[in-house]
Amino acid sequence: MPELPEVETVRRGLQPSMEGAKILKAEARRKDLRFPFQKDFVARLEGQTVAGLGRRAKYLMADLASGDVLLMHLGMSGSFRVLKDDDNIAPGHFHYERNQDRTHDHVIFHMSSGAAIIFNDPRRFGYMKVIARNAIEDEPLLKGLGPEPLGNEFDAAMLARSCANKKTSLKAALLDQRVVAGLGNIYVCEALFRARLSPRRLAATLAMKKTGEPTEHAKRLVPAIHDVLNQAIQAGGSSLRDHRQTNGDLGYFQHSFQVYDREGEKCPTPGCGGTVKRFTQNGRSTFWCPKCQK
DNA sequence: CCGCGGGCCTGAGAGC
DNA sequence: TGCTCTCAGGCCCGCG
Repeated sequence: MPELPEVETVRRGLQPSMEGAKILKAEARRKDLRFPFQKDFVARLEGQTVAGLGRRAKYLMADLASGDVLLMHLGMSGSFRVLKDDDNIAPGHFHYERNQDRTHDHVIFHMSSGAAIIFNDPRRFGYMKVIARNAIEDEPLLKGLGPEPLGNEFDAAMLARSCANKKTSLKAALLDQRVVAGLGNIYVCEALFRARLSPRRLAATLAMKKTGEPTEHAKRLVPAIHDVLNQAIQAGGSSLRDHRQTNGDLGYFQHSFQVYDREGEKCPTPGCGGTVKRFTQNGRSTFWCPKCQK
């Protein structure tokens, strides 16, 4: 599911009930998600105050008073729900939301703020891991992540440089978290459309040959990425299947998709007259307008 | 080192 | 109704 805008939406939703609150009880309701939970997973969380909740790429990172950091990844179908009144969901009593299937509620944090924070993930591609903050540089999950697309260091020059020697398509390069960290299939398609760049174009064409300076294309792509991510965050992310804000509301950026999931529709560019097409690149669907994306 | 395809899971929807 | 097939916001791993 979630790309940067969805993860950021979740972070903002969790923040009020997590930051400054203590984890009174942590429940891991099965032995694994994508990976087995660490043996001391629960022990390292219970009793800890959450000093801050941050985000790096598609990871949520809760800073604990102990000096540990809780890393959380939503995979494809992970979501968090905040229930304000913990009384209804005392351990062993799963009647807290009538008529809802709680089969995939895998982790629950009972917070001193009175909130219960529930992680639900049907496909279990998500995962959680507690690491020491002072070892964060060595964490394999985070090592090699490229720049934050909304951060200062991500600009046309940097994008051009990291694409310069790539042998792959621009679409695949933007999905590569080492190039830029946080984009996924939706926002790559949308950003390429907005920049009028073909997903099939070689990534290396974003840099001038020899000098490696950014082309006009690279200069167009960076603001396109900024815009689509910022607008999606504003809209609470995109809800296609699983994504929900932490209060249960849907995100609504899916209504603003120009090409993603719009195969066969008319290209939204005024005067273009093209049709949105779909094809497969590296095993993922690409949506684009061949007429105005070059 | 790099790029690609397979695999990890469940569930929704289409077609028969 | 139900079966089978495809597809889905991600990413690790092993292969060539």
